[in-house]
Amino acid sequence: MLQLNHIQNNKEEVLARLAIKHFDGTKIIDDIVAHDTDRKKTQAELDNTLAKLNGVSKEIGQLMAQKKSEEAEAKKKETASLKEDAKQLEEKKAHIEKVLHDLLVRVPNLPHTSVPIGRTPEENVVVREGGVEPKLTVDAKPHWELTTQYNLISFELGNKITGAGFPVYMGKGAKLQRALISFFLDKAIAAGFLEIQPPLMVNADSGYATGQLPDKDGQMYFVNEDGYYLIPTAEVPVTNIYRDVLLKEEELPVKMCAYSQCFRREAGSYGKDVRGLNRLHQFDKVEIVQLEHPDKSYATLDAMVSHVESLLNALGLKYRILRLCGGDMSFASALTFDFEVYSAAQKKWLEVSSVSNFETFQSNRMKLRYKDKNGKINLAHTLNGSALALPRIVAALLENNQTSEEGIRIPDVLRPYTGFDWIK
RNA sequence: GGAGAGAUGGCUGAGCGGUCGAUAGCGGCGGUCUUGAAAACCGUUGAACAGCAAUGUUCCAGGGGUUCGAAUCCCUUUCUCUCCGCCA
Repeated sequence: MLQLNHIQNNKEEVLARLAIKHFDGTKIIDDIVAHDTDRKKTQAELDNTLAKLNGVSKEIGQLMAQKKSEEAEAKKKETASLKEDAKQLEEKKAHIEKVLHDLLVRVPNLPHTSVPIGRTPEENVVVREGGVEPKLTVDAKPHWELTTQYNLISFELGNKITGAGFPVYMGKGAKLQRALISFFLDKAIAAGFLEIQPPLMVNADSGYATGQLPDKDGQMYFVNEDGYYLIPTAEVPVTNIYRDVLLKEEELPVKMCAYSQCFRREAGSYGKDVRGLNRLHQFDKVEIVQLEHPDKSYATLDAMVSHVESLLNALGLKYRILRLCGGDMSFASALTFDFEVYSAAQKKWLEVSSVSNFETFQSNRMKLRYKDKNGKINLAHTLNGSALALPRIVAALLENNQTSEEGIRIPDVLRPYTGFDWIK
């Protein structure tokens, strides 16, 4: 959520920046400014009315203490119209605030100045590439054939038990999942992140705080009975640990990591893009989250990118890092780097991580603040990134490490976790 | 699930219809003293909104009500604790 003062003072700049995200804010920003002005005016009127009311009440109290009950009774009559005024102003203010909030919550975050102009994923800018493309034999198979051949994952069983996009992992397939989760968590912990095991369902307040609501309402699974949402990412519960928290400056940065299952409805997708592990409704992910001082958040973003990069290097995957263009960025992000790994058998890039700085967009929604050395209270910056999402990593590992004779090779760094070197 | 008790500032804990945004202790910050530190002593110390400021308004778990006036009374929701029951 953008800060009202910033919108009021920098209207033209806000509109220009929103345009980079291909969001036409002309009408909504005007609306917001008008409502905010109205809000202030109404608040002032209400304050004045209440001040008068408080004054009279105090006088009555003093008169009572002096046993001048007749005068006190006379004063009581004065309050009637003031109370009526206050009530109406109260209602007016509540209404304006609700409208204002509903407007504000629909405006995306402003993109950072370094965000490339562009509308589609093709216009994202490649920052750098790493790793080596494997040389596969001509009979190399896509992962959805390998998972069947080696009995690692059953998409059919998941379909039977639940529906499409809910695979069943078995044997070495299941063990590989656990190995990757442990490996990613251990790396994050070694990098100073505190491990968190969060709830997998959150309430609406949490959804609003990190920006999934109202923007992504309908993309999340919703539990009617209790009004809970299944989390689309651990970012939501983990960041919300600090909702309504006032930190001391020296407590920053706060570094947390979490493994969780993630649930996404992703309605409307189809075709070979969603084949096999390419897109699922339930998947595993290790997420890293940081709360940071505004002066340091972009350096921290770089450090998080480096962390993710080190994971891909350790796994020996060919990857590239993209700076997302305005049109491809998420609602809440100010700057996002995506990581893609190259799937040699599918001959395509698969997104495996998204690392973002949200600046004050989330912290403003969730009142996450810190008190600086001078006692001034400021909003903290929030950042997060996948480190990493499992399914496409598994897809790339299976495809890129397959051999015709010996089976599928497990990367060295995972072997202590899997307990086996090959899938045969 | 049954019975009872409770929720107050960073923490502990008073206040139970009027001048209470709230006594006190601890903690924090500043100072005196000290070569330095501790102790002692003095001062200071919640948040939001509007305003250049003075100041005003709001907040004593959340929501609603009674009253001229609510931290204090009533209703309600949530949560916590104690005892009993059940349970991976």
